Amino acid sequence: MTESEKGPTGRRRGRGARERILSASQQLFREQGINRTGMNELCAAAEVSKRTAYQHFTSKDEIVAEYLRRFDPSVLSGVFDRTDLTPRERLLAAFDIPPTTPLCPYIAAAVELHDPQHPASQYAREYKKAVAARLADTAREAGAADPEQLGEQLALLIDGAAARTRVLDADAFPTAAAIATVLIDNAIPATTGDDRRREEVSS
Amino acid sequence: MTESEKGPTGRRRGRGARERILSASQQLFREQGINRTGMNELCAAAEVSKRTAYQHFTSKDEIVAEYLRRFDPSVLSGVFDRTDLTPRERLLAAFDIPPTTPLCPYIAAAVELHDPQHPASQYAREYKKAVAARLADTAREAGAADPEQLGEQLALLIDGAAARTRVLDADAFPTAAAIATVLIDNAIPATTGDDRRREEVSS
DNA sequence: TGTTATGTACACCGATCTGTGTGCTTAAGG
DNA sequence: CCTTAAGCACACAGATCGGTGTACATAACA
Repeated sequence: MTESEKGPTGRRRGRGARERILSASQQLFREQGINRTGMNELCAAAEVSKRTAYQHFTSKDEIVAEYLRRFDPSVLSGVFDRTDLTPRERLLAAFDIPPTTPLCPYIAAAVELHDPQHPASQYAREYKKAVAARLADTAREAGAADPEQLGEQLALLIDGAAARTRVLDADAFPTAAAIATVLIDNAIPATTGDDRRREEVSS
Repeated sequence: MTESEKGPTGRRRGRGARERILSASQQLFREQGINRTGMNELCAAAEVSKRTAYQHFTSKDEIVAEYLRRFDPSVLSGVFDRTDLTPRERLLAAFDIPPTTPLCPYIAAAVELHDPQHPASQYAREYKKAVAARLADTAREAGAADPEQLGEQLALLIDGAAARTRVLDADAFPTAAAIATVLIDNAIPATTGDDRRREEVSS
């Protein structure tokens, strides 16, 4: 017990204030939205005094940007590293994220902040491009005719499923997965180097 | 000149206050977002006193709901009535809305209001369902094997294009249209009753 | 023991927001 | 002319927001 517990009365010393703030923001910003979560509420949830919060971050905007950067896209990033799946299966696995979040936080941030110049909006843009790029890489690996195009198409399907899930309050990812299957089958001619079913070319 | 001009000094009498408020909301809510547009600003743009505004609407939420209801989806609704196009062409024409709005206002409202019970959120849900239904009708008309599914898929593509356009700040509708083409070609077997190319079944 | 970070508790500032209260002005209709 | 409806200008209430100032408490280190 070097430190890391907390003083008998005040001043908690576990994981530092930064971590608790960002951790609380993960929950509150996603549950209630960014604009509807005030700093008082955020600090209370993080069990951190507001004064301390503003010694770690210069503004709420900075917290928002860092919140997006720290958002763990474990589902997506994990998909691309699964060596137990064929490239084709990896592309499809990106749609197996049923009960995750009310809405992709990158889209939500872009809409809520409403300023393309906001650091968080810029990061959202970068992230979305990165996802499309990784999808394109995997598509190339799977032998797609036009990997860039397929990557962009699959990325659009993911965003469409996220947006539609939010508006309709019903899971739209199965529909997106169905479209993805069609696109992948169409873009990867059975002749090309996908790992299985290389001989049974048609039907 | 019965009325409809305006008094020499005060009190404008053209189209009534309601119309001007809703008209201004169309511009401001879409350009700046709902939450970032205050009632003072809205009333100033509508050239209506705030007092008058609150005699026509009980709250801003009511204005928001009515704004969504009055939003003219001329592009989409117009598409379905174009008898000069084949059903198949009508399905594709739904993606020819390049330089319209920064983001589908229905998605934006659902995200900004962040309350599925809000009247505007409920209407957004209804509208999105209605669009999918009309797409399904058209798909059925075009002879699709599973019209409901194709309608839902195309609706997802539209939402995906809208969301992605907003986040990336680049038009994603061409990509969506490309996917739509594939889906439609896949769902409507050339043997079925599409109006042209009925004989040249393959190649 | 004393110093220095680090944190807390809490009041507070200024801005902005939705919504009202009040008194005045104008147009329409008899 | 007088009444009634509609609107305007403007101040203001009450709440919330992001962010600060201040005084005090604790832990680590010298």
